[in-house]
Amino acid sequence: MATLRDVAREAGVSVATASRAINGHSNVTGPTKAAVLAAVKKLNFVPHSGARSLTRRKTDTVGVILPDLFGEFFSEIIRGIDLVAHESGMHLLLGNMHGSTHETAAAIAAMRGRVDGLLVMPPDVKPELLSGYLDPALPTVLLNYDAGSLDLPFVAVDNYHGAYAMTEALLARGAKQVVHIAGPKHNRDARDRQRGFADAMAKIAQVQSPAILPGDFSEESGAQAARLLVQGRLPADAVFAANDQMAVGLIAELAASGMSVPGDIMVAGFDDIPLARHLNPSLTTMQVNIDRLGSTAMMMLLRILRGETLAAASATILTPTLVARGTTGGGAGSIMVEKAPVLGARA
Amino acid sequence: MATLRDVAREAGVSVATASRAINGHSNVTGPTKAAVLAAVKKLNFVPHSGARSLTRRKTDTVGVILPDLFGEFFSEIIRGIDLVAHESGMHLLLGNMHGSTHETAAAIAAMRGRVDGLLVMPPDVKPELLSGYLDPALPTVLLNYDAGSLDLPFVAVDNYHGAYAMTEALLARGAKQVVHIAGPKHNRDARDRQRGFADAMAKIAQVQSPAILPGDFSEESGAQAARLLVQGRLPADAVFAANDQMAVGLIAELAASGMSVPGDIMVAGFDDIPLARHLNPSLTTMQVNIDRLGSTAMMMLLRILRGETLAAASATILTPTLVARGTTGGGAGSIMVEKAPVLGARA
DNA sequence: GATCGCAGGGTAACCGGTTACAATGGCAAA
DNA sequence: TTTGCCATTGTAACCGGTTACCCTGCGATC
Repeated sequence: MATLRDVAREAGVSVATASRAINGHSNVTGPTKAAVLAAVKKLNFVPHSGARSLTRRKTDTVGVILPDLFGEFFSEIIRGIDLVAHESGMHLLLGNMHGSTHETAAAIAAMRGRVDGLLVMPPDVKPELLSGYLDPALPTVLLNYDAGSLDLPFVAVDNYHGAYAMTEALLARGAKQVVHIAGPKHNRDARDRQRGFADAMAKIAQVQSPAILPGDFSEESGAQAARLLVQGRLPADAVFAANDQMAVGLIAELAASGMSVPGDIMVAGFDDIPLARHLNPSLTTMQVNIDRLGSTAMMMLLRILRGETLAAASATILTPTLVARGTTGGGAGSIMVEKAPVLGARA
Repeated sequence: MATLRDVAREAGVSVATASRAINGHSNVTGPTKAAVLAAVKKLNFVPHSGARSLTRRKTDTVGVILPDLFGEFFSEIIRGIDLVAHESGMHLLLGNMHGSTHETAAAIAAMRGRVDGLLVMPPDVKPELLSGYLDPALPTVLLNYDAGSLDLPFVAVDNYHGAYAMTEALLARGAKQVVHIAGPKHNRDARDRQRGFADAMAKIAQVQSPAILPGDFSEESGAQAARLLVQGRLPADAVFAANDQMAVGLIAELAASGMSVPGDIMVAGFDDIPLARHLNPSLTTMQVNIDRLGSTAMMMLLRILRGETLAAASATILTPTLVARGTTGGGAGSIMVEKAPVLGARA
């Protein structure tokens, strides 16, 4: 492995000159620079990033710390981040807080000294716990999380207004009795969606205590809700599930019980997972541009790293958009073949 | 940011002793070690990884270079890798070869000096091109790719036998005229699947030139194939698509044309994407344990890094398993609610 | 012709760890 | 009491870049 000394010797110059030539400083003559670059190519020299980060006090790397994520949510976030990072010559160091608080602390600590900044998506644990682990000297942007009392910039999805809009749309479609299937109680997204639903019901339909069934974002909890509805204990002509997964489970169970969607009952979800458009009937849902969550956060971090004094606790709120499909009567009964993202190089 | 010198001063010892205490060397007395660790905690000291990698000549980081990937394939691979890496205290540096050969070279070069080893999943470009960019001194494991002439260890999916088995199953179900929808011509997975199909047809059904329609792994190309079939130009009672995406497009188009699946025609795919089990009828396909692709490769790399002289060009072949569902008459006509992975913390 | 200014380039001191080698001191053996 | 050995600890030289500072030599100026 060639070092800068090797390159300097090969080019017949000093290490200082070699370093300057390589980094494009102005005080090097054309011929000298050419000789150095020739030596670089000849020796296949690549600067040792560790040594470099020692003196320059930066690593050109940002740490990305995510909770346990599955499916496309994970890949889309990374894609969004990578897109921006790549343009700026930044590298991504991946860290996973495997649920536990202890792991979170470890993941953050492990990043110290390796990265110039951090993108952190906190799990559902009490978020204030994070403040103890985060290094105030390390620029950090929070993902999908309202920093609240923490004085940090963040990017989040406007779950509240998304849920409000969806509820409003269901009512506009003529629904009289809308039931909400909630997500996990400790989940911030879930709580915001529930609030949006409840407020819309109160303001628009003058219903002060709308029906809310418990759920945990799993298909099974959607199916359970369906069983309650089928038993007729709860009159409903529309169901707004806090996420698409539950809507999927709900619809399957309703179909198994002979109920027609949207004929007997309308259904709506949240997230617009890829499966949503392929259901039969296709699922009305709120679309969240997940990759933008990542790219926006990365852009904010870059601005901070460049020294722009991004107002502390500045935030970007991404608004989800409503996609009306079959389960609210908006689409055809057959499988809809909308334009779906191709799977790429992968078979 | 505290340095080792600070810690040493705080604990009243030399930097050597501090370093030894922190790294758990044996030749440090209990009290001394305790004093150092107390100082570490007090100063919130975290060793600078750059400085460390300078002397230790290792970074505890592995580079992961993937092509442009979408959806769960990407996340499952990373999940598999992370699982193993995490156990061994390794970090993951992400790199994306955005398609072009130039980007690939850049991605690999950027990793030099930052990582102890490399996991590379080559895109569809001529794989031998890689050999010029890879550093022979850097342990490298190839993902989902038969190293062929390159003398590198790799992990791959047995596409050939998977396709062979699927074709065999279709024939066993009574199909007489099986049509294959191929993937991109330059794609290795696609070619292997096509070979498996052709060989099975030749050996089992004594059909020497089975019908093969062109495709590119996209839904649309599946739909196009369906149109050809509906026009009746090509008699067929079963279709084996080279991937699930195409099968999805195919089924949608067949349904739109009033053809019944599996009544009029059976359909099978490959990959077992999450959508497969939710189709109506659900899709028969070959299941590939994508996360195992990642974890296996990472384990191989770790063994190499530990100095085990893994036989050069050693390989692990992962065998996909057949999942019989509705589109080959194996399941019910309604949406099947199999156990699907929960979306995790994500809404 | 002597002085000055400045551009090009060299020397060496860093950055923050690790570790070879040297030094110290305590205790047992002679 | 002296010597020797071993366990601990300290000193300083690295690892491979970057850059402050100094030196050289040139043409321009007086």
